[in-house]
Amino acid sequence: MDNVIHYSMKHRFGAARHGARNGPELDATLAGGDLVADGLNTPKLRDVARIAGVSVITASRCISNPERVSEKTRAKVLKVAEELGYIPNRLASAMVSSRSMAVGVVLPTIANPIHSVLLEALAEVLEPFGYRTLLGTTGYRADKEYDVVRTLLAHKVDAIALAGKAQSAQTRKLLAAANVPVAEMFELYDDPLDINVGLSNREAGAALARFLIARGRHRFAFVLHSEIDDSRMTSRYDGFLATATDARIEPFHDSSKPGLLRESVVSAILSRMPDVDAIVCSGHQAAVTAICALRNQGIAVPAQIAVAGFGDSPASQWVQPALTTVSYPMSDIGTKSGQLLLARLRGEAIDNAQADLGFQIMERGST
Amino acid sequence: MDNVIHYSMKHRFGAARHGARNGPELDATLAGGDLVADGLNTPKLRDVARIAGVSVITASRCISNPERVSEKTRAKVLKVAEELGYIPNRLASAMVSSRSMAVGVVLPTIANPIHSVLLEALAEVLEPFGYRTLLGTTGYRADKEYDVVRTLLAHKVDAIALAGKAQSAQTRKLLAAANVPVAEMFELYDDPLDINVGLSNREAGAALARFLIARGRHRFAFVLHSEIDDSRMTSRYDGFLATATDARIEPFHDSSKPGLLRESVVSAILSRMPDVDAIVCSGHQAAVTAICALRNQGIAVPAQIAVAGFGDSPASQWVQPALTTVSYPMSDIGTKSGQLLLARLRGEAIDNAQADLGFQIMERGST
DNA sequence: CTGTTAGCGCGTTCAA
DNA sequence: TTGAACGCGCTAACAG
Repeated sequence: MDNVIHYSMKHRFGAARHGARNGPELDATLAGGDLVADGLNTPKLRDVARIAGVSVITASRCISNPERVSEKTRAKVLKVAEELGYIPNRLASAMVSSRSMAVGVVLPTIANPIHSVLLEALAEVLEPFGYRTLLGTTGYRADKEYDVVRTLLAHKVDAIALAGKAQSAQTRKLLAAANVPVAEMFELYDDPLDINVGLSNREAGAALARFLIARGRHRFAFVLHSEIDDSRMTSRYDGFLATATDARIEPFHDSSKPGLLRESVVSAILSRMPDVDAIVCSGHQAAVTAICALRNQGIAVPAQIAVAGFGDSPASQWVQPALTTVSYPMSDIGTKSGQLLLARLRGEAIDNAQADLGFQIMERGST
Repeated sequence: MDNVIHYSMKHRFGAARHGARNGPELDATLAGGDLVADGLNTPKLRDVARIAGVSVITASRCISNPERVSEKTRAKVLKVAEELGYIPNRLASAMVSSRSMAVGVVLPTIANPIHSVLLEALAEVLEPFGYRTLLGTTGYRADKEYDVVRTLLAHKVDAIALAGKAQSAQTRKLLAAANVPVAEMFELYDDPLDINVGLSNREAGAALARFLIARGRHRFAFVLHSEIDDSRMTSRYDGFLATATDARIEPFHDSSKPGLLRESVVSAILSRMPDVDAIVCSGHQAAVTAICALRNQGIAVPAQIAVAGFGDSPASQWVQPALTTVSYPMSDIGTKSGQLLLARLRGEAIDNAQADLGFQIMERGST
């Protein structure tokens, strides 16, 4: 148990402030020549144009197509825009140009470092081209997935990237009808909707089975997470099962917060399978917590029981012994997916919409 | 060193597919009575209205203000909308109503669990009220902060929540002019822009100093991160310094990837300060890696050197010995900030725009 | 190189 | 309870 010491300053009282939006209309007459924006309204392009003495469309071009305007007017317009603190309204430009310059990203959760790495890599590729990412999280639930995709489409995203596949038929239909490029990331599928970048979790499961068997293990407890609906998890298990045919494999289901592992599951393993010589966790953080739980029970890792997991993060090296894991190239997956989506968005041909980026087994102390 | 074993399946070749957007216009005549949407164009509200035999505005009301429409027409319109797979265009509705139903969230990074927890809590409060969160990350850089806020404003977010304060005067000016509710989260400030929910990192530093001194430590190495611009970090240091006046405190600067800690910094501490009896890290993950580094060098924690950090996560319990940290109520901060922002968005009065949610010292094995 | 016209899809503001 | 007109802010398409 943690020894907790609680601190809190007294509440400080701040003045209540109101953010009144949409004050009185800007006077639309051409009367005012002032360079200062109206206090309550953000300046529009027409204000910039009026003050700079050009038409609205010319002002627009100075910002979006600078090369199609004379250097002189461009300088003048940009100066006025700067002075007014003009910020283009992306909603308006998206409406008329049918390009929102936003890409929707659907993740189960961002609490898992695997997904945050994926998102950051994807965003890094897209941002230089002016695309923003719009995040939606599903909590591993297929019904929420539908809502999230729908909402993203309502915001007129130009493309959608999903970690995992679009699970429900409903969602797949939505995406097909939406007529936007789609990238399914992380796992490889036989029937991708469009772009598909990742690796075979089934192969990963098989590889880990071979790896452990080669090290003399043959009585496996395989921990799955029962409360999440994740095909990647079951693929790993299937691959493991299909490969370790001569070994004894027992599945155990955890139902704690996704990613972690209840200590009781470890107890269940030890009592139901006293001669277990390896624990394999479908989740990464679950494997880390398994090591801690075994340590707490005084069981030698890996001497008595080996532990391995899928997915890698710095935490693998924090536990003792360090965790052997199947490491996924999440950053590369994000980058590659972003590149393929950009190609689609530019209308370029793609000769290979599916890419296998493989995986690595990081052999560490726990095996 | 890790022993790495690399696997990759052969690339599988998928057919190239094109997502052609904006095909030929929907036939605007009233001729077609078909209930099936045109293959290439997403149905608009006017399509729903036409097929249901009502005006556009009535169709609109069936979706946004169901109670202002007769039950019969509502049922009819909703049925048609469902059949067509109609998805409202949020961009259009945002334009005309000046409410985008989106809240911008500015974080240094989502790789740090502290921030992902904050985001998830915030989103959970806002979503039931129809608000989406639009994420922007700054990488702890003030110049990027300005760009991110500007972009969010360009997307007409209805409110903005920032982890930390708006650092640059430029950004603060932008936010003040934007006339939207703003929440500065995590740290408490004397001059918040508007809503401010968090705790005093200065107090947290002071409390940790008192805590360690009470346990007999008095020669401190305080690790700061030199490549990030984070006032929370320096506040902790200031508070520590101001409290441990009788102790010896030496600052050490790390320049690795934010969050982690280079092993060389630990070596530097040991050589420059051989009698050090406690290492305090401004970052959470840095403290975890410090424990690992000391372990690798065969130094007893906490017997010889104690270690403590700011910010908590499951990883604190994964290292051995478990890490003593100052734990922040990030989830509560997100929840409270969301509630206050909702009040502002509804135009309700707020009698206390600043809230101190305190912190806890989690005493574990490392001290 | 610059301007005019038209309209993106929807909700507000009126009137019926 | 329903509808007509209008405009949100901006850019595509054409004209000058």
